[in-house]
Amino acid sequence: MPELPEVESVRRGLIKHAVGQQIVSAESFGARVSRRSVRELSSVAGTTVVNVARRGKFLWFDLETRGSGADGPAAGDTDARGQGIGPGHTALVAHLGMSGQFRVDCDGLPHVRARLMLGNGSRLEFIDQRTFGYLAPDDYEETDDGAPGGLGIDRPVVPHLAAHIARDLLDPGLDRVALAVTMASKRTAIKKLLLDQSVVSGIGNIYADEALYDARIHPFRPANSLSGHEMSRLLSAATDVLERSLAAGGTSFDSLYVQINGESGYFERSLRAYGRGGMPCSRCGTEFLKVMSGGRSSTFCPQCQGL
DNA sequence: AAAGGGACCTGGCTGC
DNA sequence: TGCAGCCAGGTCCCTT
Repeated sequence: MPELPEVESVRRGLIKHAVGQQIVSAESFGARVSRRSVRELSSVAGTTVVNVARRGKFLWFDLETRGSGADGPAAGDTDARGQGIGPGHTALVAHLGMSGQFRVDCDGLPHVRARLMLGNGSRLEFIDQRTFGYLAPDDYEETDDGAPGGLGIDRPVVPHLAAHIARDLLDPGLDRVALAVTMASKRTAIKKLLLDQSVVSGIGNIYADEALYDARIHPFRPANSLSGHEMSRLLSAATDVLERSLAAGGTSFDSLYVQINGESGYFERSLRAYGRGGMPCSRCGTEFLKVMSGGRSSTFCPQCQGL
């Protein structure tokens, strides 16, 4: 299940493989993969990938449309709404959803939803079993803080589809003090807040449980009940678990998440709370509880993470 | 404003 | 063995 470390691993793979390449052709299979698009996927044909950027779990190809010599539509310059901040640039946004993957030159894989042919002759496919993911040509808008829109882009722009997403804990543009203040002002359960991508992005159910366990904080505590020290400890724990997972290439439970070369991350073996319901806590031996709330599970140690 | 729940989707698993 | 139903996950959207 791709969260920030998994998406960042994919981004790094895509940078190596796709930056500098022209997109010769782009096709989608079924309407669902491009349901969030403002244009047909084929409109990116003729553009060149100048970078691959990310904010939270949102990933996008930064595409140069000018001087590409393509005879296809120059998406960033000609879109119907006359958009395209940053002349000659457009974006191709990818969200991996629950099961999205990018794979290079793989034959016979099931669930191929889209295919990009690159100038170097390789075939980049978007594969998505559960179809929660999408691949969508999109326009840029200016960031409201004037800072670069995400990791891997140096202009203060962000695609519309990612504009409502907060900066993530690994983003150099993140104001951590402001984030802590915002979080401490809410009555919402702290776990729910960690999962709210408009507050802080990139954290999903797995790493939220891990961060709360590491920081010894009960997932259902109201955010405004945390002391300044606890909030700081939690954000540090969350940052740390994201960085450690990224160093391991991400967490992998099954074939649903792999890097673009098909390799799996190995952080799963380092998980200390997620998926351990009914098993003993490694700190105190108390049995982990697994509690459902809002359709999502939370696993925590009732002893170490008291209310 | 915040909270809750449903919808979306598929494959693996459980229980009858 | 076969089948029905549940479950997992991230995001969006609607209702309360």
